[in-house]
Amino acid sequence: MNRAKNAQVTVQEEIISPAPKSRVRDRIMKTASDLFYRHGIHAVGVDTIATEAGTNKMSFYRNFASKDELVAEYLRGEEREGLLWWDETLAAHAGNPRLQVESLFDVLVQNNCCEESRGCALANAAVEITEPDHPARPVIEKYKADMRRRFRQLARDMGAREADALGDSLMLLWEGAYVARVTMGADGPVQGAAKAARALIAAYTD
Amino acid sequence: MNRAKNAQVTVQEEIISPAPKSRVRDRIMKTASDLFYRHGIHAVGVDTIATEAGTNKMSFYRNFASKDELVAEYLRGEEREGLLWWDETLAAHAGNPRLQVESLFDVLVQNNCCEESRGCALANAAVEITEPDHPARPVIEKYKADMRRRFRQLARDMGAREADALGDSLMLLWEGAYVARVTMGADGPVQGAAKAARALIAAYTD
DNA sequence: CATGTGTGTTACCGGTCAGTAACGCTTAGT
DNA sequence: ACTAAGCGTTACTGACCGGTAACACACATG
Repeated sequence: MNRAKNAQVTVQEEIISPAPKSRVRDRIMKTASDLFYRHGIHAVGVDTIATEAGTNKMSFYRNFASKDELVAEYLRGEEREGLLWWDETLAAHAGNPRLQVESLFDVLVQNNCCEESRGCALANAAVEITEPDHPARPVIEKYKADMRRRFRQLARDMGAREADALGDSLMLLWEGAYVARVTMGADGPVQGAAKAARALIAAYTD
Repeated sequence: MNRAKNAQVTVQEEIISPAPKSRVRDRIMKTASDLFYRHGIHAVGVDTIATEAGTNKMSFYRNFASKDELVAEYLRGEEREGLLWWDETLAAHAGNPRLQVESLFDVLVQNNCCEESRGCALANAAVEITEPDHPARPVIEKYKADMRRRFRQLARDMGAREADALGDSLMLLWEGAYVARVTMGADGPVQGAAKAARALIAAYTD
């Protein structure tokens, strides 16, 4: 934000304290994440977020430059959370890439076959946000490119015949499972995502 | 719409003329469909639509009860269009269900790997519209349930081992290809959707 | 000629949107 | 005890939202 200010100015006190940040900010982030995910980004206003977080719009704008920046931060949080359970799942089956991917889809199905799920926050944001210069856009692009890269790498680790093709196919299935949760409900085709992944993997390895 | 009105009332003049409808209405529909698809539903206001269609807001509300109704009608149009090229593709390979599905995915890839594509209008609407009583919701649900049913039937026609599982897997892939176009671009994993479908089909038939 | 329908135009309504100014209070650090 | 930061509160701006009232005009039909 103010990173590009005059370098000659003394900025000592700013960089010394890592800023414990305010509790209000955390409450706003938590509330906003919940509302954005449940109702969509365009459907939720900053006033609603602030009030729901037990504060007001003024305190909101003391902590966030704009709503768009809050959205970007929300998606960064979702990315962090997604990578977390991804890495956890991988760690549980280290050295067995095939089982790693299968577990990934098992957890995906498990996470999405509940009433609260509304698919992938990043993908939903990609659908909602059409402005090419929105600060959330690079967050989404980076996350999705990362996911694709990871699937391809896992396919290579599996020793698949056409690793990139398998990786991309799994990526399609991954995205499809999320959006199918939104379009056809928790008891729809999502339920079969893990089985489909296994069939796809088998087709490229056995 | 007014199908359930009192049967004793004379409705002769209504059912006699099939209504040539106005040209303004068509222009609005076409403009709205284009804007909704490109920029999203929430991002486009009725004033913009009317002006862009060469008319004004007043004429808009003479032809549509509300914006929500326009959205529902827009999605009904997209559904009609989707079923059209679906049926065309099936007709081109009648009697060969496997080739029918493969062609379906070929056309899907072809349609989505261009600059103008922004995925499935119905699926995008499902992500954007969270109100459970929105008039567009039943349109989306019906369309997606129909697609799922069709894929399952095609899998049965193929003589697949677990037809419903294959049908649902193809549905996941279908949805995934659309959303992957939005999240990762035209040159991303979408390109491999047809190949993935073939692998999936082979896994359940060969 | 008369009537009705479709359309354009202007002005308006109440509400909500993102974002800001100004002031006062409390609390923590010194 | 003083200061400064964090926070709450109220009131406001200008723009936009979906939707409507009232009036004027063109035209096609009887």
